[in-house]
Amino acid sequence: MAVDQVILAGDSSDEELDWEEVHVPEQQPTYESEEFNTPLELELSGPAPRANIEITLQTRVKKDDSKKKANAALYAQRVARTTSHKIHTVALLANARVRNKLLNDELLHARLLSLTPLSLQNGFAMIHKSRVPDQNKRGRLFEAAVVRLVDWWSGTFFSVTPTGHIKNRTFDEVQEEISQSNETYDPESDPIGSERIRSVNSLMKHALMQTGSRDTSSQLFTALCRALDIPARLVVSLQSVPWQSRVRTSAVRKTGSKGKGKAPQTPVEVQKKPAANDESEMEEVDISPSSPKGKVLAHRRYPGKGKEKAHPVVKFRRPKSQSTSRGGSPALGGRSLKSPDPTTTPPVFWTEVFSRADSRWLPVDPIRGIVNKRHLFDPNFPPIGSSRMPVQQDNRMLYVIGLEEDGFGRDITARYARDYTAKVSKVQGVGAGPAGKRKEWWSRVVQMITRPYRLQRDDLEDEELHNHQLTEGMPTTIAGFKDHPLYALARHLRRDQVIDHPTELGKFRGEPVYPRSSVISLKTAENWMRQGRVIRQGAQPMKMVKQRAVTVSRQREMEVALERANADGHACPDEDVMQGLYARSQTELYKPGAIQNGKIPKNDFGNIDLYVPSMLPEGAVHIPSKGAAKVAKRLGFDYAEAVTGFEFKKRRAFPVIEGIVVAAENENVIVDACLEAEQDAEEKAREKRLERVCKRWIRLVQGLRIRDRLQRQYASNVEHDPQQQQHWLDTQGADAGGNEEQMGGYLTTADDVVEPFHLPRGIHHYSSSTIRSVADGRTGDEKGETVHKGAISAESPSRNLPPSPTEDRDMDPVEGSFALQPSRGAPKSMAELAEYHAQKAQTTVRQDGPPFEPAGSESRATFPEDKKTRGGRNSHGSNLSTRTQTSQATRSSKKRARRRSASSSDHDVEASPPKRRQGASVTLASNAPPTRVLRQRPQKSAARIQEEREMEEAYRRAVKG
DNA sequence: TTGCGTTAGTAGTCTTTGGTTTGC
DNA sequence: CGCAAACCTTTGACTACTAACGCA
Repeated sequence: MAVDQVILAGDSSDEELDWEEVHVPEQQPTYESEEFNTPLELELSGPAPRANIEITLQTRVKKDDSKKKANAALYAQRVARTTSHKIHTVALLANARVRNKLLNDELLHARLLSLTPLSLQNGFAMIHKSRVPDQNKRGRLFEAAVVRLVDWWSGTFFSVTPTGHIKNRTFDEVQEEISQSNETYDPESDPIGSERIRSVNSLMKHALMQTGSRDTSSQLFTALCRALDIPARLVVSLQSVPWQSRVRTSAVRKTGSKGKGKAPQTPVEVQKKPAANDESEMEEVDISPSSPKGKVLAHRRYPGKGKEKAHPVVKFRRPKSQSTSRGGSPALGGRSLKSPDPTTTPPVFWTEVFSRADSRWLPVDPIRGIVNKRHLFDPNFPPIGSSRMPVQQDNRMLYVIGLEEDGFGRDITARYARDYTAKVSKVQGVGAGPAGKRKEWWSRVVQMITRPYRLQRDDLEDEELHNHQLTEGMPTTIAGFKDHPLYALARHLRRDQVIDHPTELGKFRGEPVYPRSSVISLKTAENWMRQGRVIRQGAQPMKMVKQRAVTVSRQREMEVALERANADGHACPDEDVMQGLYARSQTELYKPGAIQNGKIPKNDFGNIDLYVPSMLPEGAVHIPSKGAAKVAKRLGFDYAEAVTGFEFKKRRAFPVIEGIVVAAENENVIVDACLEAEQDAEEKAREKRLERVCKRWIRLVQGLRIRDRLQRQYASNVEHDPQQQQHWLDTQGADAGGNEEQMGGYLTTADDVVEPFHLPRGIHHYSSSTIRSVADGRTGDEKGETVHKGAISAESPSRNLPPSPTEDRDMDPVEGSFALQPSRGAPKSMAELAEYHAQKAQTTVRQDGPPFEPAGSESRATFPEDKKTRGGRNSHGSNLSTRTQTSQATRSSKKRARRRSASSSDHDVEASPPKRRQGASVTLASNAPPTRVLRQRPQKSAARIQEEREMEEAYRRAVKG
């Protein structure tokens, strides 16, 4: 029983609390479990006072976890929905564009023209400036001609089938369909039942047969208009899947039935469809004769705007039981119950013809025979004589695009959508946040189909659409007032907004409606100061709001204020600190006092606020140089650091300081001094670098000397005499491979002794070439090893890197020898590229082992290499050289591999030239891992070898002396 | 039945001037 | 000596949006 531990037993899967075993002091007080209102349970497992107790904590119901999961699932769903919406929208738009292109087909035009009565065609030809000088009259004539054409088309020529057109479906419906059609997926069967237009031939077929879906009707009509030389747009209202989870439709109701949705119905391609293959409760019986001509006769247009037009199909109601017994999906079946007549309801495709006389686009609905009545295209618009909104589930007007003959399109939703500003524009997205992103996305989509240049008619149209919005009238819902460009309600005002001069425009459900222009934004005095403005004397705040405490200091400030108020007794303990907001009209430009005697005014923090240029005091100048403060201080001038803004992190505001403010008379002196100081610093840095470089040289040469001495002294097993060695050394550069065994044995001895003299780190990047030229071949292993350590140490913070080796490059004497091999850039011509490949091939042949890239360090930096090749090499570390000793190579191969993979992931595109990277990676990128042997430099001439040898000797002498 | 208003929950924005110690 | 970096601590208010629900 004498357990010294309290075992806290919790559900191990509890994420919030991390339980551990704890030692409890002897005098553990005992608690009644009632004292805890947390779900903590104490089980007294021993005699009272000295009880060693066991505490059992019952984890709270894992609500959070499941909630989290549910939320995550919701989020995933939302993402899926929005993505589907976007993809679908774009796909539908693409589809419309393809159709639009088909409509330009000349043969189609010719066929349509041949089917059009000459009188109608002549109706358009008559309208010409020369014949009808009056512009307005021309406009009227044009419209009349269009009306005649449309009447003929909708009434006589083209018969619309009740199905086959594009319909809007909700996300759930589509999901259901997909899940059902997955089982027996047949690409040829079309679950949507839409008409198939594969090419312009299909369109021509429909034209000749004078029948098709209403979409086809509109498309063909558009083609006819173009054939008649009328600029015509194919207008499409994209019926994409809504992204909302729940669009109110009866179809959402799930009944678990596994109906198959609508049967595929392509009334033309399947010429004589069975009459009853529609799953809807309407049985459709095609009574039209099979010949198109007969059809035409059968459908005579009734007078009265085509609303109560005769129908090619007579519908009989089918008994309900039959429908369900056939397994029709109630979801879809329920929808198609009220499946609207496609010949009387607003279409998805229609036409706009351009009236040249009026410079205006006229909407034309060739299905219902409507001309120039833009309101009749919105499925939400109440039909004439009915106050009740029609229910149109399968047509949602959200994006309306007009596609012109040249393939470009314009967003003309505003022309057709009722309550565009109040509703549709909001659905399309406004402001920031998710909806803002949606808007951004949509404008990007529209941008893609927008003509790169503007026509005059575009400007006119924009103006027209804008006017439509202005004359749209007041919204009919409260939500419609939100962010409305013209109207505002007090309830939607933001914290910092106020209605300035209340001119009530009217009432909406008892709430006064104000013009949007009366809404003004306010700011706190501090925020106005940030704009370089101050509150005018005596101005009273227009609104009091609770003060925000965003920073720690602000919070403290607030607490202090609250305490003081409490102490004074004129505030309730829980009353908030209030803060006044002011309008811009209550402020004036901040004018700091002029400078006197070169003294700069400073604020409480010892600096000067300079959020905007106007805040600079008269007689002062801003020197936005970083080191200026030091200089001014040294010279003894009065100055103030200029605060131009703030950075905010960790609940704390950090002033952004940009240079200093000084009196104008001191400007020149300080600027000069600054420049001088800058130059000084530069000079110093240069000297320092020089010094560093010299030191490295000294170390290198000394190391080489020691090595040389040691080799002479101890490498008795070498057959070569020094003279031979030298010769070997010189030729080694050209002779890449071979001699491995021999050299390995030779070198190992020496390297073991020389080991402590690692080359200084930063030099390695040149070392591959430097050493090559100075002592190539002598240091087989050591070079590989050292270089690698250098490269690795670039990552390791414990090693002390010389500052930025790339900086040194230009100063480094090493550069001299480095420059012996002209650094190569990326191939600039085909010839160069060919050369590169030739060299690559050459070196690869020379190599035994895995294929190498040809490069010396330079080319490796500039020629992107194949990643696969690289990866293959990594594991063996064979990029060092074929002569690299495996033992040493493997020692660092892991690190190397890690580093390599990291760096290769940086620039993953093989075709792009490697970028210079920061810090350690620069080392790797610009100077490339050392490959000693395989370099593509030109063969050294004898003179060059001589020159290099002399240089080396010179250095040796210099070091000796 | 359906559209609207409300509400809950969440994500994102706005905010806007340390003090001290340690190491170089 | 002077400067720079690290460490400390965890917290709003408000708005916009979405989904869900209730009401008429």
